[in-house]
Amino acid sequence: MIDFEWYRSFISIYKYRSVSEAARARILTQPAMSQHLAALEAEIGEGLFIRAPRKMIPTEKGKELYTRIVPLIESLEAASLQLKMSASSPDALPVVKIGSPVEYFTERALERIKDAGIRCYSQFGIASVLLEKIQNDEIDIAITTQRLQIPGVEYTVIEEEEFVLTVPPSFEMTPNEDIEDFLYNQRWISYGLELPIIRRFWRQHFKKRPEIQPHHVIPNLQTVLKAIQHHMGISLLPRYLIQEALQEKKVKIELEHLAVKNQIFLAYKLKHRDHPVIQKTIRSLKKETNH
DNA sequence: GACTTAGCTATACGCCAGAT
DNA sequence: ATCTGGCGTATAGCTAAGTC
Repeated sequence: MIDFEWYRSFISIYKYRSVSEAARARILTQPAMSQHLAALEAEIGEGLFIRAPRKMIPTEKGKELYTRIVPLIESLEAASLQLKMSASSPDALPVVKIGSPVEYFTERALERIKDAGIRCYSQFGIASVLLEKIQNDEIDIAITTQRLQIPGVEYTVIEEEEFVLTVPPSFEMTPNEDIEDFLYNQRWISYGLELPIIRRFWRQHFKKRPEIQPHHVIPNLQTVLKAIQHHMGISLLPRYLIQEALQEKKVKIELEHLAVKNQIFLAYKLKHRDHPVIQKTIRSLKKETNH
């Protein structure tokens, strides 16, 4: 009797061309995958892959099986997921549970999802916590700046944000001094003790890790901006976040050519990728917004 | 070219939850 | 209480790639 799971394992092996990779993606062990495949091959009575060194090459039979069953399996999975998601409120718009850093959600994500035709149950948190919630199916999609390797979780880049040196309007650069020395002697406000972004900034431009001690640590970028306005120090902030303060001349940008880029990812379970509601949400979060 | 290392799949076997 | 299916651990066997 053919087991539905064998097909899911087969599809995974086909996509990754590797039993081990497929096992990681499905959160199973390699032997389990190997047995699923062996069982399916025995049932069909023909090899589905040629076992090449470090590679599984699909046979003609394997290719044929894949093209035939993939649409069927995916529509089955989509149907059951859809049912699960709409179970609580059959007539309402579908619900997507999104986790995000509060700043990005407020400044960027909100206006992209407003017309997406979904209901959004959101929560805020740092990358490691959100990714754990993805694993436990507590949230469907996480917006994150980190790409931690987790079995069964896929990432897609939605935006490249640019961090610029943001300072109070009265701040003055001394033109002759060495830039690194000058920056070293400033009062830095950091998002975290381990100097995220600032560390990258230093590495990128001065080829070393920063030896600075943050003057203030404030784990919220909007609050960091306020702190700069209050002359509490300087920091690196994403352009989109400081737009308004910039226009109102409450802060200014210095050394604009030294901006550092940072990628924003969407993380979601591989098995949810083909679900229409998830796809719709990903599409809207990727949409360009004009400022 | 010989040897080492690392990575891959297949197999043997034991454990455990669920079915009977 | 016993049986059974499916998973995990350990491991064998193979090969590519790196090192000398």
